[in-house]
Amino acid sequence: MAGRYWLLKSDPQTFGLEHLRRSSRRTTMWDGVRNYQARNSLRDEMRVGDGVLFYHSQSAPPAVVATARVVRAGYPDPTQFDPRSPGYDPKAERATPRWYVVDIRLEEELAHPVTLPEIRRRPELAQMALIRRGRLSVQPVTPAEWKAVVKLGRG
DNA sequence: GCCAACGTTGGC
DNA sequence: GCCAACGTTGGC
Repeated sequence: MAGRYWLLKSDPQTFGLEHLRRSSRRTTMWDGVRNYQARNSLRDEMRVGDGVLFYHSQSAPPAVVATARVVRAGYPDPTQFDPRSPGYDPKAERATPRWYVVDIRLEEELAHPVTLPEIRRRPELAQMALIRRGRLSVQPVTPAEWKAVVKLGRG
């Protein structure tokens, strides 16, 4: 089956492209997601090899800045069990983890970040979950949307 | 910093 | 199960 595509949002002040670039093997554990719909995607749907659009939220302007690859499929988010972590969830049990992560590896930094205003403006992108669904930090992307965003980003 | 949209919590 | 109160996300 063909790989699927996703968009992952991140506030660059917390973890942005620069952090990902500097990470060992340019790979990071995508932790801290605390929304059930996003959790379900991480746990049940994302597969090794899936494409990821890396999106900077809370920036001016918000934009897709890079592509990445899923290199490890869903596994329990260790931060939910760590009382010292901001991701700590006292209701999470090890036998029945509540929150999940995947690992992603940076693939291509886009020469021309694809901004939110541009995505809104393009008819072929205006139906993206990013526009329609508002806040959701892990969301599906169609193959056509992926292709169009990457093409714009390469300039 | 403001605030709209949305998700979660908890009283009933 | 409903829904008001509350907290968070995220664009501007």
